Amino acid sequence: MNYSSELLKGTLKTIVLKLLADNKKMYGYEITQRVKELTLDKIQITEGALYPTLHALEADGFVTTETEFIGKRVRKYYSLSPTGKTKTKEKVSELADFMETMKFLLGIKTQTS
Amino acid sequence: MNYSSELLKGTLKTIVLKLLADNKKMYGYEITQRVKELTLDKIQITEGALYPTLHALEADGFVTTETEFIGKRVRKYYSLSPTGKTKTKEKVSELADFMETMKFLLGIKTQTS
DNA sequence: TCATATACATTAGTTTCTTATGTATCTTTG
DNA sequence: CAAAGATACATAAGAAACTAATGTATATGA
Repeated sequence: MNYSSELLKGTLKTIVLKLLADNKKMYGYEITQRVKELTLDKIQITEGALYPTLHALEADGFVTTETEFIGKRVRKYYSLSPTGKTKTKEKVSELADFMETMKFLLGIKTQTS
Repeated sequence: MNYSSELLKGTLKTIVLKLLADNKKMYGYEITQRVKELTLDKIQITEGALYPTLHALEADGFVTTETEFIGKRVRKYYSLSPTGKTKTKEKVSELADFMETMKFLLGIKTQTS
């Protein structure tokens, strides 16, 4: 099972920022694999969605990049900037709040984890 | 405060279906007001989003309509069809599952490098 | 009476995806 | 050792699902 695609819309940026907050630096492909693992294949980030998002985060100054070579193959690492860290907290708490509102609206019982 | 607009994307259909499941029949404008009330203005459904959604639900056979006149002004009530009721349960539980996954994903804490 | 609320609807434009394609390197396996 | 699959970047065309604006019309309260 994986979710109908429209649900993911709007959450991708938040997911990426949060992963970077937890891991200091990650590269694009790693992010797709990490999300796949962590969600047991329920959420699969496509490259066509991820790379433009990473570029946008960089353009907005929320992440910085450094390039590394693994043999002859390039790998581009992304790290949060100070404003990126602030932005992450904002986005995560906004999403948390939104989910609480949705749970209330839909009468959903929260799982006790 | 209200949420950045991209968060709502993909949840509107589910919200509408759930309200109809709880209220037997509702009309469009009533739905926008109910959501506004229930969420303390945090979620405001625009008419440009709602009406096309209602029309799509009708075209898919998930809702039926009946028109009523209040004075000279028309009011179009929407009710769930049997398949609409099934669809509602599916959409609500999918969203609930998705939110649990997101909660886990955003609460994770891996070791820092 | 006139601004605001109620109630429907459509359209142009934007954002944010998906799907497809492209390039190149590295690794595993029959 | 060739070929398939995995790793790793990227872009582009098109679709989906909104927002914001606009339109029409009736009802109501200050």
